[in-house]
Amino acid sequence: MATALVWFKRDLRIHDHAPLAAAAAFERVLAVYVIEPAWLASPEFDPQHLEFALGCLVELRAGLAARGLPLAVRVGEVRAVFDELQREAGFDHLLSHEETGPGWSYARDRAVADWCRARGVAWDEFPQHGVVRRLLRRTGWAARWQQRMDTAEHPIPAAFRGATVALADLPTLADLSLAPHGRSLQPAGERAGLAVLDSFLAERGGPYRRAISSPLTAESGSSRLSPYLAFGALSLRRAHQASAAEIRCRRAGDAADRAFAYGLAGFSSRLRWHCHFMQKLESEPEIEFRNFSRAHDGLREPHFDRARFDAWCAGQTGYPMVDACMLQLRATGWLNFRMRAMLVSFAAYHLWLHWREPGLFLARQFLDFEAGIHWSQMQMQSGTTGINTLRVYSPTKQALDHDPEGVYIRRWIPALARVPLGYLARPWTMPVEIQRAAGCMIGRDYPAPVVDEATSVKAAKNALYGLRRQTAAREEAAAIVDKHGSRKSGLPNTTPGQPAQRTRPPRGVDTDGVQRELFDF
DNA sequence: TCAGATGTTGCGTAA
DNA sequence: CTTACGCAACATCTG
Repeated sequence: MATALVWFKRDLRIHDHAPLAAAAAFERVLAVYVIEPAWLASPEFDPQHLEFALGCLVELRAGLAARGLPLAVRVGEVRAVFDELQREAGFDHLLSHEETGPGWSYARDRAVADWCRARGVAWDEFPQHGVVRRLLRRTGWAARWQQRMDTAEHPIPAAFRGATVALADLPTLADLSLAPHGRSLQPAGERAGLAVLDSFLAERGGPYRRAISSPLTAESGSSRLSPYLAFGALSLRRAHQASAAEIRCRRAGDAADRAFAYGLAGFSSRLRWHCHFMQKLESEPEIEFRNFSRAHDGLREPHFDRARFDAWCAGQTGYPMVDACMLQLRATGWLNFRMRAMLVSFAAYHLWLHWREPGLFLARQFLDFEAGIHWSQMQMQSGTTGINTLRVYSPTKQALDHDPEGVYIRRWIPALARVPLGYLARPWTMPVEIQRAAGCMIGRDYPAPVVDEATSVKAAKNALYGLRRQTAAREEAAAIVDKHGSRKSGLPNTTPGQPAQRTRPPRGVDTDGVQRELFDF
């Protein structure tokens, strides 16, 4: 008798779920979600992640039960849990989505593959999102993404012949000896995800392009779908197709509708970037640990300054915009994209910290942590891809541009509540009398800046651009040797090489003549 | 009233 | 979708 186990991972939904749709064809079906000790122990894990997952699981379990499918939620190493389930119900097929996750999940998947081979279980993995497994070249990737996203959703089976398995209550954080995380999170679950999508497409999405920049307007003006996409409570295809449909509809409308469609189109293109970055980790899993550009190895590592790192984590750098952003993130598990980039830029350039530890810290703070996006972004914003231009954010400029009234800074840093607006971006420039009048003595009520903005940025740029010049020179030298070396094989090269030709491709076009897109590297 | 000085804005580009 | 700078075009001020 053919029995399938549907293994839920980062796909906590019923709609557009390939393994679930495939399971409908089996004579008996069971389903499981495994709370893995390796996840809980991983350095990017935070209890908020489990809380959100549990919230999704409550709803998922009810929805599956209504279709006759029991969802077991077990704590343990995956292979041990599978052994249990084999004893309890027996299964010969394992159905799951492909996962592009951190190293521990990659290692676990390989262990599961071994387990399946040893037990004679057939493991069918289905792609999720637009990430392509065993991709050799990026050529044609965008077209494949588009094609996948435009394919019809997998249908939701009406009923299953569910196997009988023991169903315990879902564990709580306390059951797993996890401390409460103290954040106020977005509501978990598939229904919540679909409702957020709906409110964005119907009401909030119009000003998207302008609204995402400021942390004030982004709170409601960005999609807020990231946690649902990260935990799979919302299918990326659903988000893509629903926004495409809304855009088509609004484009046929009046000027206000067309303006709204313009905003939604800005959002829609970002769904592709979501997969674009995940694809990097899928194709090159080492980028979680190592620099994209190995020429950057050792540049920052020996200088890691623990005190600076701690000040950054605590929101105590003395730069109000940086600190306010960190405090919002720590309180809510969310921050808009631009301000995330600013936090990373500050750690990477101003504080000259290697990206790995700040990346782990941020992974724990982001409710929507998605490994592929995360590590690609950490490296890009730190300048270790070696290709894209350095994006060094000025926290004082960002404060002036995106919080001109000081509302955001004062909201998140009570110590600065009475600092006059003119000093809010740079409170250390306040004369002592004004500090006294504002009830904010620098160094006592609010920290003095950990580093000087101008000198630290200059040093960082010098180091990175200096390295690039060297690297470029080395590569050019190597290319010249490669090209001309054979004619002189066996003889020492005594004549100096030609000076390197510096030909610059037209702006926005790389050497292959391919348009370089936003964020591309 | 005007010429020249000074200021503002917007764009292109280098790093 | 970074910042800083230079430049040009245009605006405003001033003697």
